[in-house]
Amino acid sequence: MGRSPCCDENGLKKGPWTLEEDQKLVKYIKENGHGSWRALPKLAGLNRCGKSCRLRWTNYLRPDIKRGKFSQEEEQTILNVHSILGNKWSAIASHLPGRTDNEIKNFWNTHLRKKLIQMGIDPMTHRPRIDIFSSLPHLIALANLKELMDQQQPWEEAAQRAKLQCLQYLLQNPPSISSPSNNMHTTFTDMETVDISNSLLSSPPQLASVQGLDDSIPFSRLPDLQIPCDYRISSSSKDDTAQAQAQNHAMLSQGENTCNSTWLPSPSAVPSVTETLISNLGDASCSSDFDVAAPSVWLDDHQLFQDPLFHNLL
DNA sequence: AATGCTCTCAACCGCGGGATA
DNA sequence: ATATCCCGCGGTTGAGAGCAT
Repeated sequence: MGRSPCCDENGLKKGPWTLEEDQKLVKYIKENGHGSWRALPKLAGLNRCGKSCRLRWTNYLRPDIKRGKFSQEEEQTILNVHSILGNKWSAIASHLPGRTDNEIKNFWNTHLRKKLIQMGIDPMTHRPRIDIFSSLPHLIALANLKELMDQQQPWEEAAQRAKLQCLQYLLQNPPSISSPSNNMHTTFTDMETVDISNSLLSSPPQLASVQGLDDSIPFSRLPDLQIPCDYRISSSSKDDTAQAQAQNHAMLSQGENTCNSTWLPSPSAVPSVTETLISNLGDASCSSDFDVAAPSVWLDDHQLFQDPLFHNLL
């Protein structure tokens, strides 16, 4: 494969453009079009390589470039398209007239990416993260919950309701699971998670005192638990990300908003919780291998409460 | 006021791929 | 079929602005 000679080898200028250079470039392109970028610098009287000229024009001097802050709509468009395409900046830019791929890339890296991380969302997969830091608030809530449970009085129907809501919370807010490569955190986190999760399954919680639990959801709606069998949340490799994005794409095309899905923690990390739930909540075929796109599981109230195994779970 | 740190974003770099000789 | 040219893309860098101490 041939390669264009590097600017350095020809003694061409690099670095920031001067006003004079900008004017020369704009004048030439307005009069002649850019034509061959390789030939342009010489014709325009610029001591730059064609690549540098092209970049300067497309990212800065082009007359149709829209400058200024990104609007809410633009931000939303970037998020939506990125969740489908990933870091395909030029493709994303085609959805935002007047914005360049470089500008969008910068905006993503400096603003949106951080914003998603702060929200506990993996910026590559657009799914909830399950590393220790993003899930810390949930762990703390669960730890408080366990403490409260130790003081619990004998419980009846109300307690059952509370427990169901707690399970719902667990399912919607997966406990922290670090990646295998992050061994320093993995041991403590997983053990702690299993411990807390198991506790929840063996004694009733007192939800009124626990922050973060959604008490507004009626007890009867609990069976609306949706359980996609994709356990990988944060990506540890490029392939993971690509596959998750492909899956996101597929789900989006089916009209599903993956960000609102309910995710289970990895069965290998929290076996007692997930295995019990899976075995009790129907025929979901679960796998730690996320390329298995199993159908979601929907159970109605009757089905759930007729199931003696689910009562055992309580 | 001086210094150090963080953030932003224009610009560069290396690579892949299509077109062409 | 192969080599070369050229373009465009995504990742990365670094200068400078802004902010904190």
